Amino acid sequence: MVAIKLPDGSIKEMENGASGADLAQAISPNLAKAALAVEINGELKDLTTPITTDSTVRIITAKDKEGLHILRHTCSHIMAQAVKELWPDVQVTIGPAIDNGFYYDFSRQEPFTTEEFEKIEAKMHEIVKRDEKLERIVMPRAEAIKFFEDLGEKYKAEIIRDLPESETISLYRQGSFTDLCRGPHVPSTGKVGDAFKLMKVAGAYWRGDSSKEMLQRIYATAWADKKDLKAYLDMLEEAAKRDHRKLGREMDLFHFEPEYAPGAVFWHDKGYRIYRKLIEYMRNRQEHNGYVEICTPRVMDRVLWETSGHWEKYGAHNYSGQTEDGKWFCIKPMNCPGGVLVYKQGIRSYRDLPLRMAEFGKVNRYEASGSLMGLMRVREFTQDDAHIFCTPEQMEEECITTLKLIFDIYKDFGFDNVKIYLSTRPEKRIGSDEIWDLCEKSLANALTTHGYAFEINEGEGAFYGPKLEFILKDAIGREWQCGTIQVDMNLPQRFDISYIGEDGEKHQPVMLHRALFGSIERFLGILIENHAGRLPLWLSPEQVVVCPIVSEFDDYAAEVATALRKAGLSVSTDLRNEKINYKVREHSVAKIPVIAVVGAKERDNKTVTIRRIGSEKQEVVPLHDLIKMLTDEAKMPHMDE
RNA sequence: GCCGACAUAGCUCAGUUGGUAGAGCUACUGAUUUGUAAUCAGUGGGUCGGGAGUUCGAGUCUCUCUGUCGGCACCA
Repeated sequence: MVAIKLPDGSIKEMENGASGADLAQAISPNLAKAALAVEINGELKDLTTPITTDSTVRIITAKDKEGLHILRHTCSHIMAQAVKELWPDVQVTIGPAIDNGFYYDFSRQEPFTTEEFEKIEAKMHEIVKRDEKLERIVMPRAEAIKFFEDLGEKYKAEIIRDLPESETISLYRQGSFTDLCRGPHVPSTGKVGDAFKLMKVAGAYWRGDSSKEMLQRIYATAWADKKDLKAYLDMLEEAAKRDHRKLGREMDLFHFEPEYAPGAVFWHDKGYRIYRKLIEYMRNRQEHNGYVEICTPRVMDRVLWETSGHWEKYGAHNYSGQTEDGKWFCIKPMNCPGGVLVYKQGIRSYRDLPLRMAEFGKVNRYEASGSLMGLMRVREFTQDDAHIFCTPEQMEEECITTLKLIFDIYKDFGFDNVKIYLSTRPEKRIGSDEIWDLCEKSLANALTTHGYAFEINEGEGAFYGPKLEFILKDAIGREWQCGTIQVDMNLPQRFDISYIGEDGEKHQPVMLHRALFGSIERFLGILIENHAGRLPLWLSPEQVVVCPIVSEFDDYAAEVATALRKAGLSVSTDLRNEKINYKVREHSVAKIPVIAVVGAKERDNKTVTIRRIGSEKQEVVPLHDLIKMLTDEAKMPHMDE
């Protein structure tokens, strides 16, 4: 017998070698039906795995996060099986579960079409109905390679060849289909149910390597039941309505000219007002946090980027050109050399450090055409950049101060959920390993000693130093890097910058690169999506629109508008000869935060009736109260510091 | 850049097997003076993304370029 400890703390005695399935059955028939897998001493296993020692065990169902993940993973095998049954010549590669579903990469001559999705889905439902058992098979390495080669599955054979010798090779068989897989899986295809849907087909490189062949990836979503599936599809539909590209047009914020300036923003009046507010906000916060602000040229000799190493790594992605006299200039792709040249003016003392030098720098990068995406990824953008020059001893504290500032700033914009990644040394890099060790360690240290949770992004650092990345999510869960803090001991060396220390000797400062919004353009895009266009009053480019019911009250409308404008609000009047319904609709669509309606009642009592965006409530407010209320609300955070 | 889809009026979209472009909203003009998400009528508005080809004839078929979208790769 073995003693099995259950999640509620109780102990259940089972026959030695009993499986998770047996256990679930012993607890309740309903649980046995719902069981998908089992967690034994913290490890996820197939339901059929025998339990041979006293253990802590949890039965996993589709209600558990892990259960859903396993269900999706099995569903990806079912999709691969369906494709193989329909087109035996297709080769399978990999098919993991991901957030909201799964994908599978296939190698196939003809592209998959969305018309074929129906066929594949139908076949998948058929396989689920067959309720085929999933059987785990452990195979010696050589035998497994031969097995897949005999099937003509060269990708699978390649994966096995590259697995470490110590790895157990396991295969999962369901009916006619066998796939290389670590597992675990649900016990039979019937357990997957019918709440899945094929979403889209896209290209993806074999092994994520752009020098290798392109495969076809089919993305699908899968859920515990139809209700969850529908909720997810509804969410996607809602998210599409928040797309900043669509809202940007509807709200008349910006546009693009694909013909003349692909990937560059034309800011319209209203969009540019938000843009300016972001800069104004950041400038204020920086001034109160010990920064100075500089402005450096946008076009400089390319030799600067040769010195920094950027030219070698990114040369092809720079906008550059030669002049008649043989000089070679480059539109700046980043601001660092400019900042360094300002630092190099005169002699710096340790007393000047830390020197926090900010610049709202417009930069241009010739990004790959396929990577452009609205405001999120553009070829010309504005960084709220700063370079902090400090002594090695000050480095950690500067990191923490900056980190705290970032979180504080994100909170002002309504982002409480910020992910931190620590990106470590990439393959292609400059500088010695000692320097990298030091920089990486101090970043990690700063985070752990101050209790910030973070994940490591192995090899994703900048070529001159490791970085912290701050990630915000957009409307449909895509993650975007916004802020970043980078520790750099390489560029100071390359540009040979120094300060005079207490000892009267020359020393090399450390350089922190940091951007908090990251790109003003991207941050604005995320803001639009996060608020579905309904920006808080202080960020709204147009805060109030005053609408008289009939032209008789135009004068009073103008009076109200003038009073609000005097108080510093941005106000317009809508004196058009239109019904109030029409005006309300139009200004609601345009996401104006406050619609103020005036008629006889209001004029006679010196009040206005306001309607807030997103609400149908009408509120009658005396004019002087309204002014106070709105000016308070429209105050930029931290303006009074 | 790579794979796939797409590109028709300012916006959203229709356009059957190839036979010379259509709707709604917007804009403009007029009427209407209206109490919280579209008042009525009239008038404008398009080298069907650019170029080449097939054809008696191309928005429709083929090629090519550009761009957009969905991914992948990239992201100083």
